[in-house]
Amino acid sequence: MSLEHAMLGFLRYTPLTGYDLKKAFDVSVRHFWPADQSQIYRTLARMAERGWVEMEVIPQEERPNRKVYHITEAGQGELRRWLVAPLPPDDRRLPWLVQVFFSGQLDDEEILALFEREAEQLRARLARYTQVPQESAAYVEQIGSPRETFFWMLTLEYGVTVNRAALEWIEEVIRRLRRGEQPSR
Amino acid sequence: MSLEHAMLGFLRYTPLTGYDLKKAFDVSVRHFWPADQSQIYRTLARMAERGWVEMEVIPQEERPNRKVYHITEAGQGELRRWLVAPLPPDDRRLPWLVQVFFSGQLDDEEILALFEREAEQLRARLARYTQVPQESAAYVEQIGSPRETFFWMLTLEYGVTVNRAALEWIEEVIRRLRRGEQPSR
DNA sequence: TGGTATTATATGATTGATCCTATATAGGAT
DNA sequence: ATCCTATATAGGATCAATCATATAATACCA
Repeated sequence: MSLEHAMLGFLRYTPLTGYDLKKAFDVSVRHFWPADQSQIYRTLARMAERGWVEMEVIPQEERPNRKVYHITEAGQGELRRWLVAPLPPDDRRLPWLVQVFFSGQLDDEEILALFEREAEQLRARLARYTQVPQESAAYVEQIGSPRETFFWMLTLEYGVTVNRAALEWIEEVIRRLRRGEQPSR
Repeated sequence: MSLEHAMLGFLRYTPLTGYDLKKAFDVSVRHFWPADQSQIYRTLARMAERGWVEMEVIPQEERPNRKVYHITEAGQGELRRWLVAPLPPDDRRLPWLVQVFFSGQLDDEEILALFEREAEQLRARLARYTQVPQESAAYVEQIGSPRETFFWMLTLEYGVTVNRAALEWIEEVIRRLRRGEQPSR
């Protein structure tokens, strides 16, 4: 499971609390692996049981105590193992393609709207991606590793490349639909 | 949820049993919406409760009875509603990008292997896609609607376009890594 | 004779994820 | 005076999906 391993990945840089981890996710991997707060805490507990992380309570007086987790030897081993392991073939569920698949039942205008909506989504996503560098700048600086940063930026490049290709295809399909390429009902 | 709506989509063409539905999924939408057999049966029961489908038992002597489901008016309404409804923004979990994100911790050769593995996966997927038309030919003929077929083929085009773009990007990254573009540890 | 595939449905257990809510304090904004 | 945000953790309920397993008869192949 990638959540656990992404968490190990962050903990390898420095010990963190559940709260810190949530913030790290939200300025970085959230675009391809969002993490729910409650799930992070539950997963930390499970990882501690397995001996991948260890917890240290830092008492605070004005806030709930901080539970700082640090990665163990076993955790580092598990992270490495997973990073070099082949993944099970991606299962990509794309509800939008389900809509396209059955859209022959709709009117031509409704179909056009379906594609235009998706094009809008993709444009919005691409626009968000352009802001990622600013959003994560503080974190990038904090880690301060050009090598890490290089690979972080590759994930962004991937997102831009793939989503742009999807958008261009959709725009082309919209032109084809306008030309009336689809057989009528 | 797309499973329900994909099932309604198939039932709109013709009444089917759970077993038939599984086969329909496996020659068509499985590439972007795989369906587990046991989930199909459970979901059919739920849909019947909601009045989206109705069941008719066809007794058989040599096999378990067939439970043929047909779509109701309510089911057709629900399908239409969903087809024209905006979807919640895609949440795409890409474990492979999690690997890339943290791959700075690996050696250069290990990283290269990571990308080459993914390139292989994509090539395999693209090769599978070229066989989809043959696999689904029987089903296409059975439904016999050029309009439906047009949109079915669009989902395939999408898969080819997007995966090809991903593959080309990865191949380019491999060349960059070979040139030593990544900062060293 | 044994093994596998096909037709057909179904339940139990578990997992990963989401949503909602709760607790507690402090500071800043309206 | 009230509301929102930030810090910090955590449990309950629910959902979609997966895996394993069960039943039952037939047919085909080695």
